[in-house]
Amino acid sequence: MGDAVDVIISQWAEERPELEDDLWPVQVVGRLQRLGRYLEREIKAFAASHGLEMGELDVLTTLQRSGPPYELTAGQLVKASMVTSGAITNRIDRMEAKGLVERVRDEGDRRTVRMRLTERGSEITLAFMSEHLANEARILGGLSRAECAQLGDGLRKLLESLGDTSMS
Amino acid sequence: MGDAVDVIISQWAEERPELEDDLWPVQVVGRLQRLGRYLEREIKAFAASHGLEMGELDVLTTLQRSGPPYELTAGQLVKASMVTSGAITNRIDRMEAKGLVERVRDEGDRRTVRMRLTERGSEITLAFMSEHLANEARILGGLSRAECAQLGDGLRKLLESLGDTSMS
DNA sequence: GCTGATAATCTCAACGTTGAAATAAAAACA
DNA sequence: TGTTTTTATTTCAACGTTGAGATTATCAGC
Repeated sequence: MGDAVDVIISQWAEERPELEDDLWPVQVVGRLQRLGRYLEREIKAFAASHGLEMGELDVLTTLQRSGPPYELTAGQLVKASMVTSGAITNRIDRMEAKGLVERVRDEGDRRTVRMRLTERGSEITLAFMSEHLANEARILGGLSRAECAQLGDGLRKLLESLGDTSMS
Repeated sequence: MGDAVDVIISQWAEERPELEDDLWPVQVVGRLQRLGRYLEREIKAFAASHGLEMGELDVLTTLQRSGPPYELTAGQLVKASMVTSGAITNRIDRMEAKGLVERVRDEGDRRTVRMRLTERGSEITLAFMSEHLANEARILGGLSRAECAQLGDGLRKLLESLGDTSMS
């Protein structure tokens, strides 16, 4: 008994008793929203301390983990990052100017553009990644490994039920 | 075995085997980020279908659940909503123009401004709330009530460990 | 009462994203 | 082959938030 969402739920139960039986989704959705904002702030600050923007970090890690030749089309990046195509174009514009990625036009299909991680982009990503993971581990410091695994299972089930497959 | 985050983790393990033992935070943090974005999109669309903006919905529900006299200071709204003071000023400006809230200068301390829910704002909020809860219940449809409770407990523990008390 | 420090809100330019329209290329069909 | 539809990316104005600074009011110590 005691995070902000518990307070929110009891406030509603007090103010509108007729809603009490319908408040149960808030314990999950409300907390997911709060955690989402908290994590965004935290990771944004961590990225900024390394001279990176959150969206850039997103693109860098997506390209790096895709493996050789470290290329993805703009469309693949859109699906992977859950933002619109305009945002991806914008990110790539900035990152190309910084020398982190380069655009490579596809020979077979000249509509598609592949975004390729540069040597420099890869170095920065790998240097960043282990610290990034350590930072995430710190954020989860209040939970045991077993609790993390259990929480992860619950979140996975919810994501799966929402149709969050890898690249649909 | 099968949401997008499972794929991300196995991609990293393949591309950078030396990171494998440090990837465990991703199963929680990665999923929280994806769910956060998913929920944001979903709730934003639902709010828009009722002529409301997400930030406005946030202010309306915060004021309503605070109970009579349905007033909070700008500072209290900042803490409750996890956005900056500029965003709150901006939201209240718009909502005041729409007649959803009204600014009331505090008599005792003339620095503070209370944001009061209008009659119209309250009506809209209450009409919206039960549908909003039904929508959240729909989003959680893939989980049983027991699973929701368990997931909620895990999320609460994480929030508490991050210091997310009601109004600190 | 002054004075300096603290607090609450507002202002505003910069930023990244959205969403719809535009462009351009490929595929499907006649 | 020519035409239509679909697909991939880019463009761009509008939008809400951020973050720092400005403003105004209160408080603490003298």
